Amino acid sequence: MASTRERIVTATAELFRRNGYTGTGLKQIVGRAEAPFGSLYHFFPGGKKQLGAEVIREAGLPYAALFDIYIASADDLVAGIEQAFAGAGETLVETDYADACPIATVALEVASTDDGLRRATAEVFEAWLATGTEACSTFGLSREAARALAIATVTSLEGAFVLSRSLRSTEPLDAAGATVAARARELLSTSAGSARHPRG
Amino acid sequence: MASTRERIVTATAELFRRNGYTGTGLKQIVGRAEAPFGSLYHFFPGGKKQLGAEVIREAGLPYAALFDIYIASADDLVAGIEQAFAGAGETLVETDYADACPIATVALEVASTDDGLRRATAEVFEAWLATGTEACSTFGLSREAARALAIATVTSLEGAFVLSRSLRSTEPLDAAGATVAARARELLSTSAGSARHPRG
DNA sequence: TAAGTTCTAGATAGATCGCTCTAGTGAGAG
DNA sequence: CTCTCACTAGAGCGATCTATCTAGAACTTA
Repeated sequence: MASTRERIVTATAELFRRNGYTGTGLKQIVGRAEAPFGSLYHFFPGGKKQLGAEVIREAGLPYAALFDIYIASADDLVAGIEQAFAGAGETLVETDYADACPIATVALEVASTDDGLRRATAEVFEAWLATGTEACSTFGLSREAARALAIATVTSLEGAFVLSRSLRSTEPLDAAGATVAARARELLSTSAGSARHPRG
Repeated sequence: MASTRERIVTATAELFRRNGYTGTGLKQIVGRAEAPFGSLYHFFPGGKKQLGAEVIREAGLPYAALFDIYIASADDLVAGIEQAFAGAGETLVETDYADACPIATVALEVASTDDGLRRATAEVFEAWLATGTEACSTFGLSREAARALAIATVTSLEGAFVLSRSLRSTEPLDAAGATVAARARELLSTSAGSARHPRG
């Protein structure tokens, strides 16, 4: 069994993802984590805010690896993007439209209400964009084009999650994937650099 | 002064937009609306859920008109899309990154927790997509292409709002606008139909 | 005027919120 | 063995949550 601290973080991340920050209670967290209430304030003396900030970072940062899995290691940039959106759609359906972005709900909740938590979400998004820019720039795109495409990928995924979860349909995710793919083709065609994988 | 019911709806919409559903208390609502607590349950006997559902619809549906303003009445589809994203960015900056989508935060909060409220958000998004599809199809796009572009517009806006509010920057909104514009050009170029505005 | 309806007004209930507090447990160090 | 300290355990605090309740004001209609 994982350590108490780990169980608290994991349980909080799961509850934040589904119920958001204000929708998640501390009693609910320790209940799901099977942890004593006192342990929560032992590990997170700053209370809910400290726990929230650490969960945002610990749950969010690992998702940057998806850029490596889907984009950086793909033979074709456009195909990699399409597979990323398809994979997101599969996860969404498998979890009954519950597990999408780990921090999006919290990010919107705290954007105008708590600057400390907002900064935590901003750090995660910036980390994703940095990894995404790196992944995209290996295909011969300029730094600016790679960052633009990374932003397009993340924003389209986030927005598609909003609509797909609300409509309970992967149609928004499909349309968003096609849109980012179009942008990738456009940026590749105007790129002066050579594609990394013109032929394996 | 607006009617008590109207003041309650307006105040709730403003609070939902910034603080979300669970982050908004009924006392807070009647306080801002300058309405007696009893009136809230007089007009909304179903309590917070009924109020929430009606606010989602009443606050969300009018935004469909933005498709008419920015897209349907534009001379050029791509330019209209770019102006829509630029306008969203201006609003965001003017309101200190607070006023973005009126229902996005609530939509994510309730997607997996309350099916009645989820359906209310789904109705609003579908209404937007219907208006958006109508607006895009006047430029000679097929029904499928017009709907794909409408979805791309809404999802990109929603996702860009998430990142822009978190990062406190319009960069995501700019990149998202360029992405949807690229998709519009692609769909227009492969469209068999004739553009509505090839020349005034 | 009288009766009836709509809306205002807010006290209050019962549950839950984040958080603090004290007490106890258990493993490793000296 | 004893001391120490990290951790467990949960009762309970004041505040706030949604919701209910009664009472009265204001307006409409007979």
